[in-house]
Amino acid sequence: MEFVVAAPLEFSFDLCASFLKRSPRELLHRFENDRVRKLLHLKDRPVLIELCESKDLSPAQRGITIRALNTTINTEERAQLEKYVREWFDLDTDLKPFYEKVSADKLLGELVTKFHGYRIVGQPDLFESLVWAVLGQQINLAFAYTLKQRFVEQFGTSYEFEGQHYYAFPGPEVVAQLTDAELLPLQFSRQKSKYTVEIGKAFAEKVITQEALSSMPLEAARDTLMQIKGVGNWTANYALMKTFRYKDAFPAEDVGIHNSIRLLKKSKRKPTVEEVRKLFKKYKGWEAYATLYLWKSLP
DNA sequence: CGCCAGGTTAGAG
DNA sequence: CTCTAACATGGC
Repeated sequence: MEFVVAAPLEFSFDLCASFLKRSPRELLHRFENDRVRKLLHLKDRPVLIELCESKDLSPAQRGITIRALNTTINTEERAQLEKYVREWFDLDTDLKPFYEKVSADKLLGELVTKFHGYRIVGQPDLFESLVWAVLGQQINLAFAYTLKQRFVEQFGTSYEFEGQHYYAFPGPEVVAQLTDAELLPLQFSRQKSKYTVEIGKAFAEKVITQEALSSMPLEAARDTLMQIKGVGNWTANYALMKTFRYKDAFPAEDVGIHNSIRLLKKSKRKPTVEEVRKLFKKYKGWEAYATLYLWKSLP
């Protein structure tokens, strides 16, 4: 059972795949050759999907081929899978206006040519976005992936298929019950432990729901998220960019953005947050994508 | 060894 | 309102 999800011309499967391949410790998807496998739960039923680029079809069929490996799926589930994949790779955003806007830009002009078709690979689940952002606060990415690997192995759900284990992120009801005694041994700091559980509680008690936030403007959604202890401006904007794809979300405090600008401008020092905000005014409406391409420029 | 890392908070001035 | 220490430890 397989079908194709159409993708626009401004989409590069390879570039998005390179993002997904950036850590060997990532458990939430797995590559087999050039195919990505990911475990999903449709109405609590585990469905293992495999995606690959649809290359050798007619241009109208250009896109991503989806296959369900462990089960057959009905029409409704097929529609859900298509929706998931369209969201995951942000296929519904038209990048042409962004490319036109920055084609002659000093910082982004070359980057958007070099990485044409690169899109924000998202995290369709808001809770997962937030926890992952907290894990990445103030530490290097390699270590953040180590923490996430331990966290998912211990508290997530797993599913075995053809001798391989596939994992899904733990739900808020599980995370809300965790304690320092369980998280500190994974080398969470007390702070990360507290923030992670706070987020779990906010979602488990439905103080925050993905559905309620999905209809809000960026500022309202950001302010709602920032009421959770541990979620600051960087974390909120990161999650909103990855989950809801607000094109104007951007984590201005991000050290990756700062380093990228410093390197591209061959400057000795990193810009301040205020300087970044000023610089980003010319990307208005496309801050999330400006951020993505700056990240991509980093070594 | 030293510096930095996909930040946030509480508390002081 | 702005500034700072504390958080904690891996990676290079």
